[in-house]
Amino acid sequence: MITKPKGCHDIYGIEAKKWQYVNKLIDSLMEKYDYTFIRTPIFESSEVFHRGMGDTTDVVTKETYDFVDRGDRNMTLRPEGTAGIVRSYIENKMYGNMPNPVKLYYNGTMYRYERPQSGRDRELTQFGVELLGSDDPLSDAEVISIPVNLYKMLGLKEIKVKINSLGDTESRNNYRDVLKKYFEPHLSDLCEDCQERFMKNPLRILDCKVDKDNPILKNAPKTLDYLNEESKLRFEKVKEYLQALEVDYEVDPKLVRGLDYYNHTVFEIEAHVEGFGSNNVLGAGGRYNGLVELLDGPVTPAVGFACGIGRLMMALDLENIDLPVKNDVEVFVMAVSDTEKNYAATLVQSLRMSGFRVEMDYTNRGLKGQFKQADNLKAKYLVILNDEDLAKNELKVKNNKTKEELTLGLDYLLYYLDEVLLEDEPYDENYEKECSCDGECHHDHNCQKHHEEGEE
RNA sequence: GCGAAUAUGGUGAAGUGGUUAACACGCCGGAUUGUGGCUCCGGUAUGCGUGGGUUCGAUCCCCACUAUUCGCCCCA
Repeated sequence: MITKPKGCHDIYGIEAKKWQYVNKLIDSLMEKYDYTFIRTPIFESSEVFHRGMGDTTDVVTKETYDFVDRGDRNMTLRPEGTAGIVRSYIENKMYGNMPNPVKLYYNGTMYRYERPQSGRDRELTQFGVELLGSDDPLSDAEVISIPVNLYKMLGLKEIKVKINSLGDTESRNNYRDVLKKYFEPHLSDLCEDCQERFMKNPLRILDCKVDKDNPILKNAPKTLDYLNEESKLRFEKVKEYLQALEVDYEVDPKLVRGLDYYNHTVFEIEAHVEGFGSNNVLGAGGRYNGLVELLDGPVTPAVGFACGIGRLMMALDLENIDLPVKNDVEVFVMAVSDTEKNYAATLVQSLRMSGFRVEMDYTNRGLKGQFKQADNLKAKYLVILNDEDLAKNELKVKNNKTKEELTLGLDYLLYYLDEVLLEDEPYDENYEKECSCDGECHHDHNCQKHHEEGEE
């Protein structure tokens, strides 16, 4: 059997409906924030990511899907969204031909060659936002508020927003030196990974899991103490705006992000539901003034974030949030004989064109089988055709909940359904007709009699 | 890149070195000659991830591989 590539997933059925629901919500939310959707290629010249994300980051050095195309060009499947969008911003001269600031959002798949585990796939879907052309602290705060509001709208409760500031390039470099000097004499007391980090990215030592209780770490100098006045002021402003936007946050001086391009504001939103794996960052981002320049564009301040949809779905699942996805059918048309089926085909089509969600049988089931199928599909109304009725230009409609059935003239069906399905109430799964046993049966349906008696 | 666990039908799973691999759910059909959801009956794996080995004989023992899951690293 051919299997899917490692770390990838097939999303289908009810799961797919949930994804679609979330995607629609994202689209409508972004419309309100006046961000426009941008779709960039799923692969780019490798250079885009090498220059954009930094040659030393793990993501670029050992986690990309690289290939040489038939024209001998070095290509890379995008491991994240920002670099490609900045490339597009520059190439399309958006700084000149779109209203400033340029507000873009994306929602697509990213690729990282990693060992899969809970919350980490090789193909992942990220929704993210880039706001280019504003250095206003309000833009930082607003960008942070977007995923927070999305999560709120979906009903997530167990989330935590952490923010920090790395300061401008000057502050960041200054801090980096201070940190190196501080750690150097203690190097042998740190874990192996930290010794590695000391060379490559000393800031990351701060959020080491192994050494997190090590006093050396606890007493390490804090980013915030090394911000210059301007950066400090800026951070204060961001916090004020966050309060104005009613975003609950906590300042985490140890928060540093992995990608090279961040400066000033950085943030992470963590899931804190019981059962979430160790990769519990739902979304993260920050300011990346300087990246546009780095990719040969004009000096342009920018902020953005990205959040993993897969992780979001995990969080929704663990918080037992039921998304209001339509998982039912409004009308199931039943037909057995050839003439019935023929009429059904026409009828089903016209009902669909009128806007109803309609199903019928395609496997030559008997009437009984069709009733069963209608239940499986959670049909709200059943249209039952039979040759006798059809001869009189009539058909039967049955409310699958109350079991009331009536005979209608063929021409009246549409009006009837229009009337009756006006309120789009979802199929009630818990509704079951009272069964004829005397409370003694062991049926696993939710017999109403049993409910009333307080039984299972 | 490193470490650990797991691998039986559509699903959840039991199980044994040796005749027909439990059970439950699901699905299909029948009892009910076209109005069901209960009940009853019947059907549903050329066979226990793949390839080797041990053995008279392996799904069950050994090895390798692969896949999945979880953790480290890293990251959303």
